[in-house]
Amino acid sequence: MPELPEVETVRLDLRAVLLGKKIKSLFIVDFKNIFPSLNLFKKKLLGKTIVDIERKGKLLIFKLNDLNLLVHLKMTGQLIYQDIVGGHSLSNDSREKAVGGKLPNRFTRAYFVFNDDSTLYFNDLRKFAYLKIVDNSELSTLLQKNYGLEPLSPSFDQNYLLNLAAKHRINIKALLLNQQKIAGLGNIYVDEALFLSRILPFRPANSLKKKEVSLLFEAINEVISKAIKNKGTTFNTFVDAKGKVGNYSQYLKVYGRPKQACLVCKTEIKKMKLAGRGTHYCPQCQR
DNA sequence: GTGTTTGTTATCAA
DNA sequence: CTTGATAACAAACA
Repeated sequence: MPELPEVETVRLDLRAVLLGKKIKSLFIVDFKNIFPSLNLFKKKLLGKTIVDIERKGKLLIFKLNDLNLLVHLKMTGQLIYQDIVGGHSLSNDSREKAVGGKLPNRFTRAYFVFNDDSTLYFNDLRKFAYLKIVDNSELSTLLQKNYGLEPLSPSFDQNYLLNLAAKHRINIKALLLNQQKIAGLGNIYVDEALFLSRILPFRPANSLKKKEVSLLFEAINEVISKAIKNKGTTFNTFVDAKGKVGNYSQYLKVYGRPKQACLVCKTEIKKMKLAGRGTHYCPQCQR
């Protein structure tokens, strides 16, 4: 599940290898979430050069001079770059796993071949991801409308979080997951940040004391920056642009540890459904 | 066959 | 209009 740190990992990896490269050809395999139509998509992209790669929250933005290729990986999307072309024949091996192995594999939905024959594979086990081309004005409208502040940006400060929390009675977890308020947090890092700040995920946001919001702010920054340093968390299918797993999993305190002993107080970690998501917390440490 | 997984949006209720 | 709550989507796996 790529959240901000995972998408940032992919962005940095791809930025190091793709800038200045021209799209020579592209292939779409059994994938519908492409905008505009498949024909227009190809027509607009062929021959274009990757000028830069940006990110907003969990959205990747490939800058191609006058237009932008947006890639949202959703839950199981991957972008994997290879210098050497894999032959472009889809593997029929149904045992091929979503992580590791040869490319393309049975989850490869599209691939881009560049002028030097290097290739970018887009894999997506569950086909939730999307590829979309927009011009600059569409992009700014879309970013304005759907994305709030980046956790590590200067404008995201304690005051912003304090005001935000005070305005909503929704549970704090759901608020943190709202991309229009804060862009980039997902299920894993919200559970982790709430554990670090010792706040129960189902607390109404406006019930948090100033001190708690302050701790939460610090926890968000710590979790996100440390996860970026570790190239993200691989729980199921996430890999970086080189096909490698992330290393943050070893630091997870509550996510994926239901019924196990809390690493701080040995109390059993609880799991519940909140905001429609699996939610992990320590009933002793978090209040 | 069933439940579980989550990012995002649509939809509905208040 | 705003806010919040929930279902739906998709596909694979245990």
